[in-house]
Amino acid sequence: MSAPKLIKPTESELEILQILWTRGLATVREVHEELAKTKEAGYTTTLKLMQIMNEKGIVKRDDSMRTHVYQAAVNKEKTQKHILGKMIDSLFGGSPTQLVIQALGDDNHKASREELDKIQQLLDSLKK
Amino acid sequence: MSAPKLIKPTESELEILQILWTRGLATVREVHEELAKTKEAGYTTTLKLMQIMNEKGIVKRDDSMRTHVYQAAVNKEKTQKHILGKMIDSLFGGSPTQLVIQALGDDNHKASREELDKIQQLLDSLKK
DNA sequence: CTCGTCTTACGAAAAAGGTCGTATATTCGG
DNA sequence: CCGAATATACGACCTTTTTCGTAAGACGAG
Repeated sequence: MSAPKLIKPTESELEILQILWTRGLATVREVHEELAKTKEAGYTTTLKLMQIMNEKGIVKRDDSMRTHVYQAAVNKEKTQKHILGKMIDSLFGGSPTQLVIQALGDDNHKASREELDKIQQLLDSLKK
Repeated sequence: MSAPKLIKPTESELEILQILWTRGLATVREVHEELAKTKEAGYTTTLKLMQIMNEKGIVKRDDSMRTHVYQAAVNKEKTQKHILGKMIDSLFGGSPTQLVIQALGDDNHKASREELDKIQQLLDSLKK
């Protein structure tokens, strides 16, 4: 098996993954520009981070060109679930419900009507 | 205002907070015993951790006795929300709905019927 | 070709988190 | 009063994460 190892990306790595998940393919420069919108950091810092992620197997890269092209090597949903699971255990005593309640009650991230409906659907299917 | 500083407890600190939130008051020994059930670590390690948390203001302690008595100094729900908010931004592109969906779909933490009903209630009230 | 620009590679160091050994003080049983 | 047990304080150390400075190679304009 190619061992889809359970990886625990760090905060910084998560920021980069986020960008890669959205864009699919990206160069270090592109990731860095995107990152720079929110954060203050040198170019080589981003580079190094991505090099390390490559060594860890969190991202893949095509280095056949002078300018390497990166992409995420870990599945988005799997990673989200994995981290969420940890959080449920460490912060919500193992109860996903508590987490859901807190999340829905977050005033800084209001859920729209459509989103509520989407959750309703999921809820209905779970109830059966 | 008493400045409810935005604190970001570490993993280990969260484990300890979890215990303090449940017990209310606890000594280092008690926390350590509880921790030992899951984890392998020396007593002084736990002690040190709690001392640091005290310095950071994450916990309070009564040291009028030889054996100090600790309690959480940060609100449970606030802390949960704060961390969740960060996660929503960093991992779910700002959409709490995505987080909720992933959480409810977590096979390792099945929600019971009652819990689903509870979520339903919350959902109903949000819909209005 | 030559110079500035861009890119990767590397190494070092700062920062953060966690782990313990050891010292010292207090308490208590005998 | 003495010694074992138990508590806190403190400091050292190790690992992981993050940040950069610097070097060296490739490219393109002129």
